[in-house]
Amino acid sequence: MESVTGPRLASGLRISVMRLSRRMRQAPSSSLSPTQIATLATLERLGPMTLGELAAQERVQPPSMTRVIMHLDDLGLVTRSPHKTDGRQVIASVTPAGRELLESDRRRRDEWLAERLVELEPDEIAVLERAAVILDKIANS
Amino acid sequence: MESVTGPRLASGLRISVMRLSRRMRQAPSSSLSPTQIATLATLERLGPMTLGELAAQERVQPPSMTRVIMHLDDLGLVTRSPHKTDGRQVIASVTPAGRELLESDRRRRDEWLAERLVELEPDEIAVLERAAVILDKIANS
DNA sequence: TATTGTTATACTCTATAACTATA
DNA sequence: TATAGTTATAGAGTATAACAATA
Repeated sequence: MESVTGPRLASGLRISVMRLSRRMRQAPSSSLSPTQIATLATLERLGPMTLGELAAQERVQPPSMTRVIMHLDDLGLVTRSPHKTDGRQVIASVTPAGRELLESDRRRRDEWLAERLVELEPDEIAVLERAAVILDKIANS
Repeated sequence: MESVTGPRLASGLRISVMRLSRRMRQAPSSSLSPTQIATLATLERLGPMTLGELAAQERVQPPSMTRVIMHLDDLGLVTRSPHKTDGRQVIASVTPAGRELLESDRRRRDEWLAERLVELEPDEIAVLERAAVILDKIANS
């Protein structure tokens, strides 16, 4: 059984999750790109770090991170400061404005999804309540 | 209840879905872009349809779908055929090569997820089976 | 010499606007 | 006139290669 059910579910679930995530990313939010938002969120979550570390975290190449940070800096969402001992390195940090943007962005995305959830039947809600926990378990495994 | 449960589920579900999708995107796959793969999968799942219908399904603009289908056609993964009664419309269909690619692609990309699914209890699998359908419904709403 | 980050350049993906063919 | 699809063109995002500054 597992040899049949496992792969089929994996395929269907993967497509559904990817499709929904694509849709949620399209939902009205800030005007930042996924990488820009993710970079900002990573900086908030893990604290100030060098551009090289950030690039590795977000799995983009260094030149791409240079541009992302340049853009976020232009918008006042991050600051760039020199490394204390190594003059080659640059440390990026989230500004208060950056934190505010992250917060309001999260609020808006939640609203978009919440609007759709109220259209569902109670038993569908129950399924998603349980699914959210399971998906999280999978993502963290 | 709904006024509390709705938003909480929205937030939890959004985070879980986005986190899982980020993990899955890092898995190795074919050289097709997300939209190209999704389009091919949609054609296989729903059967032959016009480019306009496909564009609506994948939520891209018609010119983008024209290019996606042109590319898939060049690769021999889909065919384009004239509509029986309406000379303006074009019907796209998956070729056997397209099905093969989907199959091998899924096999590779689903490995990561499938490995984690077999760790789950049968009732958790059942929840995800249902959740996949509901997530899809939300994504298409 | 090696490393960190930047600049120059090109490619992919997607969009809007203008166009062609058909209804 | 309206609709389906295509072509022309532009913009965003990311990559590789070459370069500058520092270790």
